[in-house]
Amino acid sequence: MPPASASGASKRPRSAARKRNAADTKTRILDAAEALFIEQGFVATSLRAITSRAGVNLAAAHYHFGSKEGLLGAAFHRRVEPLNATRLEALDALLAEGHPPDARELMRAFLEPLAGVDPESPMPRLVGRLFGEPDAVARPLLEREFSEVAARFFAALREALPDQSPEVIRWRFYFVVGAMIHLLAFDKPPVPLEPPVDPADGIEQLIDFAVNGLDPHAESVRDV
Amino acid sequence: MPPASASGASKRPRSAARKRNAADTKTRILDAAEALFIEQGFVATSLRAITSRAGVNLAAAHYHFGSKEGLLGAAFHRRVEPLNATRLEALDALLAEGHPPDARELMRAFLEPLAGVDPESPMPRLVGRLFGEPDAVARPLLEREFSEVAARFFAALREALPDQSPEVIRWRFYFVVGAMIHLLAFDKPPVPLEPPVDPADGIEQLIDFAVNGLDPHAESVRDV
DNA sequence: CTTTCAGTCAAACGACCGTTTGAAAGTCTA
DNA sequence: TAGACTTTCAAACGGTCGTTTGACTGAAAG
Repeated sequence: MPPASASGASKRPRSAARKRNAADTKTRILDAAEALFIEQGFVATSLRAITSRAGVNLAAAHYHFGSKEGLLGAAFHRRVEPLNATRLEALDALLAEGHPPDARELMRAFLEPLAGVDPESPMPRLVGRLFGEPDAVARPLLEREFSEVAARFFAALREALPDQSPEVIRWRFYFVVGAMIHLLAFDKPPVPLEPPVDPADGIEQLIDFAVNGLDPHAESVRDV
Repeated sequence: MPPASASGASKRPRSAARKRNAADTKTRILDAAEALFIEQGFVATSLRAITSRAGVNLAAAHYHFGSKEGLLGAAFHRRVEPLNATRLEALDALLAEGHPPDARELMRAFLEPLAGVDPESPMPRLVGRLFGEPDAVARPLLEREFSEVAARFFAALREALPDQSPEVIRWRFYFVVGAMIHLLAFDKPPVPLEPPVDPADGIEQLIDFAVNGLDPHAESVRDV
């Protein structure tokens, strides 16, 4: 009987030597799946391509992850959990300062973790990719992984922008997310020709753009 | 011998009665393909589902469009061509006024055609959907259909915002496109919970957001 | 009427899909 | 060593895929 979809973190640590091979198999499958999902998308990627690239047997994917969707969920969760943790950590640090949060600091807490330490990290592109998948595939995952973080940042934005109506803040936060996804999903975006590609630079540009869009009359924009 | 991918507009008008049925078949295939591409995406939609919904034979899709990709190109082009025409018309009208264009008017010319006359039109969602498809499918189409319009609006934005560097304008226009795509692709976007859904309202909100993000110190924002 | 040909149709092509099976191999416990 | 597991493996399951074929239809052209 296969473990199918386990929580992943709290497995009984009965043995170390035995599990190492199995854990290695799981990791290799996740790595291959992630790379191919980013390159081709979820629907267009076959389990055979994944297991072939990982150098493991086809059935191992089902044994460890239960199904192709389970594999996507695991690959996505592996990258999103640290991202969410970093974001919420930064948000909590801002809120702990006592005074109402600043919109620019909020956007920095929300967007800067995407720049990441490793510019080769596939995490941002995996996140961006998922937003383009068919609704039946992507919707439950996005809801599960992001709803809490989105709700907390939205609440903080309402505090930071007391002069804006909640509806306007909701719209504009929604647009920021759209711009973010667009930045993450494309290496060489097709619409503006010859676009810049340095992801860290893009995040900085996006923070400026987001703050301007959210609160155009904050005169501190250029002085901070 | 099938016509495969014809230009569509300049066919020899030898007969009217005979072609009417063929044109009707093509339209029905395009309508069904469009609806299913929007619902499920390109890769996840089969030609059998399309022709079944259209009530035509499976082979008719290949006869009229050459391949599944050819069908996507035709369905996309059918919606994008009027959109591009409307956008360029509005842009030309602005440029014909003699003075340098205003950023808000440019964004209105660029975004307002998406609100459309018919709120039931599937065009915006088809455009939004294509941005999420795997690169090999979407990239050539987006390049072909949008590069000219993007270049012309970018050039006009440079005139409208002489104080901003071309790089910054390019980034911000890129973010506006991302927010636009995000708005078009989702009925009920998953990230900000309980989002507003009226598309016409969304476009107006997006224009405000875009103008703020592009040029935060334009004091005319609230007075126009 | 006969020819011509764009268009439609049922049927099949080979390939690939996600998933399942049952046996074999490996690893720890007693 | 014997037994009880977890993990791997080759092989196959039933289906669906995009595409092609060749016969057939019916209106225009001679």
